[in-house]
Amino acid sequence: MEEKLVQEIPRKSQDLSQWYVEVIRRAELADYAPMKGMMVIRPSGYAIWENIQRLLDRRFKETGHTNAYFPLFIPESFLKKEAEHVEGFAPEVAWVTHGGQEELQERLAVRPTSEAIICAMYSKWVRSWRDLPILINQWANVVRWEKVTRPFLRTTEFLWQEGHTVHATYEDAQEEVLRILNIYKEFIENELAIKVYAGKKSDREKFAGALATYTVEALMPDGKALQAGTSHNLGQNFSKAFDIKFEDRDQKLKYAWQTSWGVSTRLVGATIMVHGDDDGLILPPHVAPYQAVIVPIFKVKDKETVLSVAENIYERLRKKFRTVYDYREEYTPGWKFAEWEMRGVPIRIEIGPRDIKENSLIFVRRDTREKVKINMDEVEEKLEELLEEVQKNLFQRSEKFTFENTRETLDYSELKEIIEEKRGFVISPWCGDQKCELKVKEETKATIRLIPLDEGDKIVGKKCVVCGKPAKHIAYFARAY
RNA sequence: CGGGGCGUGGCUCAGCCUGGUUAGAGCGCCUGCUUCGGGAGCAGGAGGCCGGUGGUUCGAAUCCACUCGCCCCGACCA
Repeated sequence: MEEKLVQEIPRKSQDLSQWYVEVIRRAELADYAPMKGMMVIRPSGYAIWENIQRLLDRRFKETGHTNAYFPLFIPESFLKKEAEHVEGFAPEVAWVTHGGQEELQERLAVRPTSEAIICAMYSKWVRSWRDLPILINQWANVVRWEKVTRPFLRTTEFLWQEGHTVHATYEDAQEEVLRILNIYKEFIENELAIKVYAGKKSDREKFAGALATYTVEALMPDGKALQAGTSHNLGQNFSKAFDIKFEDRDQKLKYAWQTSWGVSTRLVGATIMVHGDDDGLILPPHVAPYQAVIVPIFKVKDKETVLSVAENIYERLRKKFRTVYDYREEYTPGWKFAEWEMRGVPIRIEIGPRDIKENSLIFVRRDTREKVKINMDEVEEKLEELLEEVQKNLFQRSEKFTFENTRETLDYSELKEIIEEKRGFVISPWCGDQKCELKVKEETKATIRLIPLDEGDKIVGKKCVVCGKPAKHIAYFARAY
């Protein structure tokens, strides 16, 4: 049996990227569309995204945000208003030049992000300090003509949420940026069970047109970092470009302060990559399309009994959990075990004649494969408990891996050696000069993923790992996706 | 966008170098019967203009050119 599985899915430890694309196809999360770089998100993959949406949206609403929807197309002139912004996105914008047979007098960009169109609207909506803050989020698709694509991690079109807020002061905007950053971190850790580091981007890595970009970064099993979400303080760059002004309490006209922030279907990719194993997906219970699968086991003579008990359990569980009941008779239990494991269902519930005799059933965890006998009267409570345990265990694994692959050094040759041989994050002091940042990139392919927010006195007396001048920051270096 | 690899039933691949009548295998799929506590067995069956276009040739999956797509490695990004 072991042999057979290996034939079907490449080992994760051996070839992560092959494993990744193969598991996505076999678990039917996504399929390649006939256009380059585009994919179809199939029901199993979309269900994960829907759970992400639901759990995140709840957090946005709790912090006062509301959803809205802005147009897919952005007139070229709008996109050009903020200089850095256009420059940053120019290479990857898809253009609409015709409507039917007629050539448009002005090209329309298919949104790569919506700052331009949203800010254009905000300039009409903002007049007084009483109009602020504006706290709007939109769930949308965006298009970026990427050269290299990978399912979920980087596709030409992807789904995301983008928050766009307007505030009266820098402080309010900054508070919002950090509030969202914390929501992202908490969400990814608690719901996706992925350890992330939160921090600030270096100027080189920040969003085109932003004052500052904040990020959450996760570590993938191959030791490469993945940017999991970003929160930007746009300052007044866009309000000046789009003329978003308000009259303040002091009766003076002021440019507004803005933020924008987003996470995308890339999170689905991260979840797949971080938790899976050689036998397929392992999905965190909070976002798994199915949290439990019921597999009845019977010989011909006990068929009736087993099926009726199993169905009864299913009816009970489905009220509270995302449950699937696999009553198919054309597959053997063993086949089903392997199949649902590959699809990453966190808990399998086996119900057979032996269990029924004892008024019990068997729970099997996907993450540890541990089997537990459960009294049938307490299935709901036990399932709830076990799902939480799996959820917690997955996070602990991710956290352990991330910590084990986060190393500090003051020595540049050691930094290079770690990046080359062990990968992961390397924490080192940095003088803040782009030259040093670039040198590291050229020599190691590692970039500054983030600068932690609580540097405090950690840099006191430290010298830049590259040039030896006094350090201004602590930087997390890593190769990245 | 540069370098490398690969496109043959749903999947994994053989055949191609050295063109030649009906293009193969395993798995999967369909039907039937027997099975069922870790990917069951037997019997029968369906399914492929060999990624596309053009060329060479009496004849192309096979040779040539172009093109499209996918994967990997590098320069840019949620």
